[in-house]
Amino acid sequence: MENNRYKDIPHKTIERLSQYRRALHICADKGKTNIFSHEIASLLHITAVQVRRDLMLIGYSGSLRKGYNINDLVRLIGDLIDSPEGQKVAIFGMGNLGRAIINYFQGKREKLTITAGFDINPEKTNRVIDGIYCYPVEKAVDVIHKEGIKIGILTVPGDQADETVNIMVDAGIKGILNYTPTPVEVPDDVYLEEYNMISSIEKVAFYVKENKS
Amino acid sequence: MENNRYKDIPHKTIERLSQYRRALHICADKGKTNIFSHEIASLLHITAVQVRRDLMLIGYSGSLRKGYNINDLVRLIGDLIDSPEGQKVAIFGMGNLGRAIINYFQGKREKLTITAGFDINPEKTNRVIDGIYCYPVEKAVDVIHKEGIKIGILTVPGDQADETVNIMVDAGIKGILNYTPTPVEVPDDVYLEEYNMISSIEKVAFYVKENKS
DNA sequence: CCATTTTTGTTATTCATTTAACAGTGCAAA
DNA sequence: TTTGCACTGTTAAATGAATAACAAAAATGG
Repeated sequence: MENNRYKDIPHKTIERLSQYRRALHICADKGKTNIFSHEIASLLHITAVQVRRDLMLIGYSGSLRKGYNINDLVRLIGDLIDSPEGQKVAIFGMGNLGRAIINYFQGKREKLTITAGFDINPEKTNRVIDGIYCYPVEKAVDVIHKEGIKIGILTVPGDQADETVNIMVDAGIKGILNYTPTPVEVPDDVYLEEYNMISSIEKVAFYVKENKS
Repeated sequence: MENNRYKDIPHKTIERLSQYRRALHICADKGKTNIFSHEIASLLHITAVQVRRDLMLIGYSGSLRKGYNINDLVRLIGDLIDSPEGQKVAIFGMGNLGRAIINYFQGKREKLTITAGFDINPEKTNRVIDGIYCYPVEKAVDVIHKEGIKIGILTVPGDQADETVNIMVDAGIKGILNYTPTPVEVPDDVYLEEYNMISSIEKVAFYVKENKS
């Protein structure tokens, strides 16, 4: 019945596929045409079994003697994780973090483009920052509707997280990546991914401390 | 034999404890003295069972009728995840991302301070940026040794990740948080946490696309 | 032509984490 | 008193993810 045959692929596999693709692009640029599972594994510092298992899940078969064809694999990963018509992304909060993401990301992915930025600071709004036009948040609903943006990245200060998420949801955003230290809530039909940078630092600090003893 | 009684606490619990503490601080500032597991849960948008289970793991008992004492709990979490003598952190790469982390983080944690920044860009080095002194990377080994820095955050461009990690490890860094799109390798005695922002965005995009159909 | 090597694809197992189930406790109201 | 309620703390089950184990295939070298 369901035609979304990929629903049961583990979240972690999806993340790794994105990383495989990046590594494969680099290999292809070097003129490589084929690659073994253990080569991919060593690029990402994971195990070859995990690579093969991930590729099994997406139904790609390599050649027994030559490994995987890089171009085919890149294409297949694209078929799986990209949307053929492309997807637009908006950044909420054009501070350092928002701009860092723009610089890391923009232009690297054919099917995923950062299309708009939003901020409340009048010094930032109504002009282009790092190649992205920055609107005042009041325009968010309009712009997001008109552009058909479905993905939003939240990089505002923690105390503005909740109100900004409400705006995003109202405007029709269906996937949010929250980099704010404040956990937020969204309706069931909105996919939410939270990443708390402060917790990550504290976690590293904890394991450093523990190893020492 | 082992006196590190906390070695078997799940990684995910450590992350949440850091988040509990943040939420508890906010509650304490509002004058609250006690809190129930379901209140903490709703602040973080998780379940009350999970909160109770985490607190059980660190051996804290609340009162049946009044819930948990906020001050006691904050103190206990601190005893667990903080290092009593404090820990110093260095940022490698003082671009937008490095500065975003400084601004999110600095001054928020008593026992964890960002002490130095490093960069290769001469326009950034040998001066204070966002309150942190930025050294040229050549000075890294010296400074890290002298300051006793054990934790490093990697925010350089992807193509400089490997060489920078080597410098960090040589200098004596024992915990690395890698925000670069490039996976890196470290010796066994160095704790490594990788976070790939690009994968996260692609993951959100994937689940948005899938939900649509 | 057969044994050896190398690699893939898949199933089984183990490990980690979350969720569920429920016993125990103390207060409050009848 | 005692019944009900709203909690906590803990054990048990379910889910999710990584790792291990191994069969099958194809090239290579004797």
